[in-house]
Amino acid sequence: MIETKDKILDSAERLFSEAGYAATSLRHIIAGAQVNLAAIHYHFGSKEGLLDQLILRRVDPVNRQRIAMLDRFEAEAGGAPVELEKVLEAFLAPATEMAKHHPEMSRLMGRLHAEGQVTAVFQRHFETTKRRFIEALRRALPHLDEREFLWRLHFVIGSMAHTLCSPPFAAESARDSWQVRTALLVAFLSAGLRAPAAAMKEVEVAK
Amino acid sequence: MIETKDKILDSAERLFSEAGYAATSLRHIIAGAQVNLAAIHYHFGSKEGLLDQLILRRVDPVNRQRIAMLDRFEAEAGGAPVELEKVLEAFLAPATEMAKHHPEMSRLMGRLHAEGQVTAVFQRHFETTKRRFIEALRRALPHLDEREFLWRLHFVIGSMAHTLCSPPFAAESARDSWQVRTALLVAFLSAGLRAPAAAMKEVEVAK
DNA sequence: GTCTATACTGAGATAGAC
DNA sequence: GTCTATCTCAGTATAGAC
Repeated sequence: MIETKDKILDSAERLFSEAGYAATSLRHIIAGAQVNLAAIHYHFGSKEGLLDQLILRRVDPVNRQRIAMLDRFEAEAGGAPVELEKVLEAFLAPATEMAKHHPEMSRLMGRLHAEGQVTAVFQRHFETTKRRFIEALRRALPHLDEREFLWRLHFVIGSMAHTLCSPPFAAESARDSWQVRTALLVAFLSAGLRAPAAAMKEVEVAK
Repeated sequence: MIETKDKILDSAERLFSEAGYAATSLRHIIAGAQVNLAAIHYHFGSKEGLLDQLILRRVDPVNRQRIAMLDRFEAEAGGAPVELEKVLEAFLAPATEMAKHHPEMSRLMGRLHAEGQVTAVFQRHFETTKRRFIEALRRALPHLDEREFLWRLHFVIGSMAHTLCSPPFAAESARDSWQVRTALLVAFLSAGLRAPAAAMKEVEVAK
């Protein structure tokens, strides 16, 4: 049956998001999907292959929206650099939109990120998005030299991943909507990115 | 023998940092330590108990240094709030110092963070440090209401964890010393934290 | 092409002898 | 304290039924 594949995906998505990737056995998944154990390996090759397709069907639409939004902003700017806040919003808004409509998937992404199961598949399908947004940010931040720019990018990624994937620091923050979170994050990140270059001439190499 | 425990800890630290927590079996560890499999369960109770003590012997000294440094800054300020940059430095400097002298441990912390194996033991031994630094930051940032303050804290934690635990975004950044990374991170975070309050009156609740 | 039944290897954990 | 033997359960591989 063609629906065997979907039954497996649905069961896996639910169980992974509830208990985490490592803690969910393939035998749990087949019990929920009412299929045979070997069907997973037939359709997906391995547990990791199953996870791969699970992530893909949620992440790909988000990345397409991100690029479409950036395309639109760049068209509006007509050759000039897109404003920093808009670049950040183009990256964050599609993700928060997904988080709003698929909260269980947001939880899953958080768990996967926490379990380090996300990097491999991300590397494979994130390249275009990554390149486009780095270019846009670079144009929006001409006051930084390349070294400082790359580090600030690193800092930004940390904040974004933590905000999109981890439960809020304080319990009361959980009541704030994704729109609010995004607005507060954009305010924070844009101020950090716009800060004057630290301009350290030091070229010391880590021992 | 009393040294059985240490042999296990040393072997585990090396293997965990090389291959990760999940990918390292207890049988790998005992092969490296030249001890019996059951000795791990006798001394540590479980694989997670072993990890717990492994983290502890590295994290506790860092947290003690952090608090000592904050104590010193607060004494110098004599009742006034400690300057934001100094609070951030008191938190980051001991960790980067550890990273400088125990790069393999830094790699291990990164792997553990990526594998989500770090939260449980951290919750248990991080309380005092957390409380002290939140208080100091709150006093350094009187312009933020509680809600925005908590979110910015969340953003800061994401950047810090990512910077301390993940390999740099760009290959060439790996050559920058821990002092440079810390200075750049402090500049970025303090600018973000000092940004005017976004002051959103919206009280929408996430659906 | 799809799916099932079953077996294989290696994991963490444990009981009890020494 | 330490070690042997064993248990249960994981992910994986394969042979063969439809």
